[in-house]
Amino acid sequence: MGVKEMTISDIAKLAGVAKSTVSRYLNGGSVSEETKRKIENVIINTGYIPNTFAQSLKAKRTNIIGTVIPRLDSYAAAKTLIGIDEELRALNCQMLISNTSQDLDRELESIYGFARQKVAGIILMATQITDAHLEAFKKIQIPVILVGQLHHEIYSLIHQDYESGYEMGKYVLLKGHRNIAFLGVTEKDIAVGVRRKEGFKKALEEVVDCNVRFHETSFSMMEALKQATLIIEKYKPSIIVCATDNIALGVLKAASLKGLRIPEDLSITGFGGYDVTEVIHPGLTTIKYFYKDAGQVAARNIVKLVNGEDVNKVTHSKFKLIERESVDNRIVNIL
Amino acid sequence: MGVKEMTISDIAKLAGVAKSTVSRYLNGGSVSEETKRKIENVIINTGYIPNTFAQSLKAKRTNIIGTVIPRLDSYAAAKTLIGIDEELRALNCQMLISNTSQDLDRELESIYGFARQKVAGIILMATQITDAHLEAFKKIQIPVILVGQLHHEIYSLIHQDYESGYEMGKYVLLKGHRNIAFLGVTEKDIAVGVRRKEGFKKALEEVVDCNVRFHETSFSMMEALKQATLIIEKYKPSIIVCATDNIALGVLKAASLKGLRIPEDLSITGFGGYDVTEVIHPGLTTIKYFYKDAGQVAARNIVKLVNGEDVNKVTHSKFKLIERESVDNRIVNIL
DNA sequence: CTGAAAGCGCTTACAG
DNA sequence: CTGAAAGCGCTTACAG
Repeated sequence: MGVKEMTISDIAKLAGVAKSTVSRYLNGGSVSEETKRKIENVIINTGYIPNTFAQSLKAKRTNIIGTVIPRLDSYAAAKTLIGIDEELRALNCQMLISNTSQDLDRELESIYGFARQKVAGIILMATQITDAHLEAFKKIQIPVILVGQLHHEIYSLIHQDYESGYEMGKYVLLKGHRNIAFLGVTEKDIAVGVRRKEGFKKALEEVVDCNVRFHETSFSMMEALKQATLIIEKYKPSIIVCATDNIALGVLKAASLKGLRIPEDLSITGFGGYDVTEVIHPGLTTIKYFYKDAGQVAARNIVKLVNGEDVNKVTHSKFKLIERESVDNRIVNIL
Repeated sequence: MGVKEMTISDIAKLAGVAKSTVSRYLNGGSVSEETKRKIENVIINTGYIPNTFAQSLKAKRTNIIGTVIPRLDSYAAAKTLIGIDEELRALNCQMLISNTSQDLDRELESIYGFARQKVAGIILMATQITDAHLEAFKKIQIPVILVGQLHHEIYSLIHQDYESGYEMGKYVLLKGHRNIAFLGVTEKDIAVGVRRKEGFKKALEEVVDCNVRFHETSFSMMEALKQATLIIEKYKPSIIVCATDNIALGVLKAASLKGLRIPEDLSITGFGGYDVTEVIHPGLTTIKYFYKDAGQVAARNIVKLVNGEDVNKVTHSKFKLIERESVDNRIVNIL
């Protein structure tokens, strides 16, 4: 009804008790049945809502977990966020999201901002960890968990980039491909740019007479489309292995525009396991990461850390190769 | 440094001034150059960060805008959120996100939760507005803006669903299609389920001898895939007009699985303008809504409302038909 | 320009 | 079970 905000004093007065009694009622302290009823009534009638700021000011601690993400419109980020949100809700914590639009400075700002808001813990979906990050973590004195990247000084939740890269390499070889292009991303991104590639490379080393070229592009579909066009024209690989599904989507388009049949004329694979890879035609063979699971684990871990419990320094999230129609079996063709 | 949290009193003591002077320094009040320097020094050395709760407790008002969204992993939601976030940041406000996973109860909870946190305003991406919503809005006494749905009692930012539906209808007719299937969603969703369909229907009414059937599905790709398979088998339409791009993606897959060529054997259109519709092959003809713009406008409007400024009860966001390769021109074929 | 004091709305020992 | 009082960290008139 409140033209005016109700305070705990108002409630106390209306119920004919002391403020402390109302507070006790609110926080589940011991209150007699009769008092309880009186207070309850007043609260319902007034629609009283306690002031969170005053509460937190006293309690000296919030149940808010801050999450810093590089982008809002990425499949990986969205799914991870969903996992975090779900788990945090179950654990009775709140999630605060800060989107940095892939701007490193804003990432730092967000971290300090969260500290100012006295969040209990921070989950960071980082692409790179700089010295400035390390300094920030030290300064704020708040538990932090990294998702998607590894750093020995910080708690991390990582995807098995190396291992999945290796598995993809093995798979591609098994299918008989020997003229291979790998379309990756900047090495500044250790997980995607380095580990994923290194795992793949490792698998290929185990075979002779295999021709592989490594190219670099950005995370954008359009850029991948352009790059792929060049690669196809110049090197005519039998397969382009893409470091993300998004890149694979760009390559797919490039191939279609050139009139190439997939997988007969060109095979393509991705990493990620985005929903859309299943619904396009032909379906994209890719590595599926379990982003939502990862988010849930990250949430559980950060809450443990906040509560002073023990957590492994690094937790691995699983992955799975999903075989669909975008890779040609060259072995069969040879027979 | 702080093993212990610094407070404004500590800073005052260390700088040899009064708390109020420090506060004034912090808030840009008048402080002499010398005092300024002293305080500045102490703050830098201690890494002092003001307590937001105490600040808000006094100020009686936050600069936080709460945003309620039905899902995190939807193109429309993500883009809208990006627009809101960007604009809010520019306006010096903070964005708080609450994801409801398409659960109406959680939508209500979120609204009350935001009220408890004393957000200055709320942006709601709703799918339906119930009486419980209306009651909540009345109770909380906080400015609210609806995005994507219209309600005469509330400020709204809407997409031109009817108009774009109409334009799509005209386009489909122009291309010579006369055996049409429309694959829509529940009418509980007024914008997408009703208005978009009604606009489309209206366009078709203006022509005779046109055969159109309306079907209903969910927002899920997989469900659309199943439905489309049935529709194709039973009615053999020359085109399936889908109420969202997501649905269109499912239909596209269904067609591919049946070996139909697009657009020769079956034409398909969507609504939304998701990035992926451009990169798939053939490209999907669709209506593009400007979600990010809409988010920005919503953000601007909610801030105006918070500041007591005037805002139109309903604001329309624009749209654009994007013609790509998924629609066959039947007129040419006839000739 | 500067400081002492009151107060924001709540919680938490401490008595009773 | 209940209440009076102190205090969380800040801001804001009000004097000076």
